[in-house]
Amino acid sequence: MDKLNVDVIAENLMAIHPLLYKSLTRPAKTNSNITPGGMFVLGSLKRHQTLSMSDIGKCLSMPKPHVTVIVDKLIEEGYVERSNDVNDRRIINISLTEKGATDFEELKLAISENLKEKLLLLSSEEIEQLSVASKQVKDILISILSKV
Amino acid sequence: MDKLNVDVIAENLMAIHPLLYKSLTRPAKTNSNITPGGMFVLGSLKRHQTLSMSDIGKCLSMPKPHVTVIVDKLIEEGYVERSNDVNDRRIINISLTEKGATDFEELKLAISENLKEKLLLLSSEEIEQLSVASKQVKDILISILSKV
DNA sequence: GATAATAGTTATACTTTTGTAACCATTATA
DNA sequence: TATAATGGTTACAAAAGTATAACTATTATC
Repeated sequence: MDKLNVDVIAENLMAIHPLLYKSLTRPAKTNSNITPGGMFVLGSLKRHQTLSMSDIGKCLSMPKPHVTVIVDKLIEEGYVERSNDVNDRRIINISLTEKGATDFEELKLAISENLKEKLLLLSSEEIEQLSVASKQVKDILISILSKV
Repeated sequence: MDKLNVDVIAENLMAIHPLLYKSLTRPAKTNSNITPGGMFVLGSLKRHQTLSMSDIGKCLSMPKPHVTVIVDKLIEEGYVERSNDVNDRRIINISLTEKGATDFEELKLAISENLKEKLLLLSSEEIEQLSVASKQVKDILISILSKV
C-alpha cells in the first residue's frame, strides 16, 4: 500500500463527512423542531442517559455557552430536562424527557426512511456490507473520538 | 437481527456524524482559511476536477446562492477559478487552482495528523479494519448519495 | 479562612449556513 | 420569433454555530 493507512482513513472520512452532513442534518420534515446541534445533544443523551452541561460540551467539542443555548432551546421544546446533581450543587444534569426520546426516535425514523429510498438502489449484499462496515466505523470512532 | 438493516445503518451513521463533524471541520490550524462549506466544495472539485456552479449545488445539496458565496470566497483566496463553458455560455465551470490543491492537501494532512494522535490508541488490526470499513462506507455512500 | 479551580450562565460580536425572491443572460421549445 | 426553461448572480433576512470575556455559585486546596 502506497499511503499510510491513517492517511487513507482520513481521506475516506473526509469523503464520508459531507455526504452525511446533508443527508442527516436536513432530513425529511417531521413535526419536531430539532436543529443539528440539538440532534447531536439528543444523540449523546441517548447513549449516556444523563450528562452534565460540561460533559455535553466535551462530548461534542462545543464551548459551554453554546451548550447552554442549545439545551435552553431543547428544554423550551420539552425534549430534555435539568436536574441538580446530588453530590455537587454546581453541576446540572441533563436528561431526555419522554417526549425527547420519542421525537428523537421519530426523527431517526424519518432519516432512515429518507435513506431507505437511496438504499433501494443497492443489492442486499451491499446493504449487509454497509451495515457491518458502518458499525465497525462507528464503534472504533466512538472509542477514540468520544470524549465522554 | 431484530431491526432492519436499514435502521441499523441509519443509527450507525447518525452516531458517526457528530464525531466526524467536530473532528473534521475544525481541525488543527493551518495557514489556510477554509470554512466547512469551502472544504466540501474543494473536496468535490478534488474528485471531479471541474464542476459547474449548479453541479456543486447538487453535489452538496446547497442552494445556488450559497454556492456563489462560497465560491466567491474561494476565488478571493485563490483556491479555485472560474471559466466559461465552451458549449453553453450560461454555464460557469469551477476548478481547483494549484494553490487550492496544495492547501487542501495540507489541510487533509493536518486533519490526518490530528486523527493520528487518536489512532495511536488503536491496535494495528483495528487500524486496518477501520481503513477497510471506512472505504466500504465511503464507496457505498458515494454511489447512492453523491448526486453528481 | 483565604485562594484557586470548576460548573454554569449571561452578554456580545461575528461568521457561516439556510432560504427565498427577483433579476439577467443564454439556451431550448413551441 | 415568442415563450419557457436553465444557469448564475444579487439582495435580503433569519437561524445556527463559534469564540471570548465577565460574572455567580459552589467546591477544592492550601
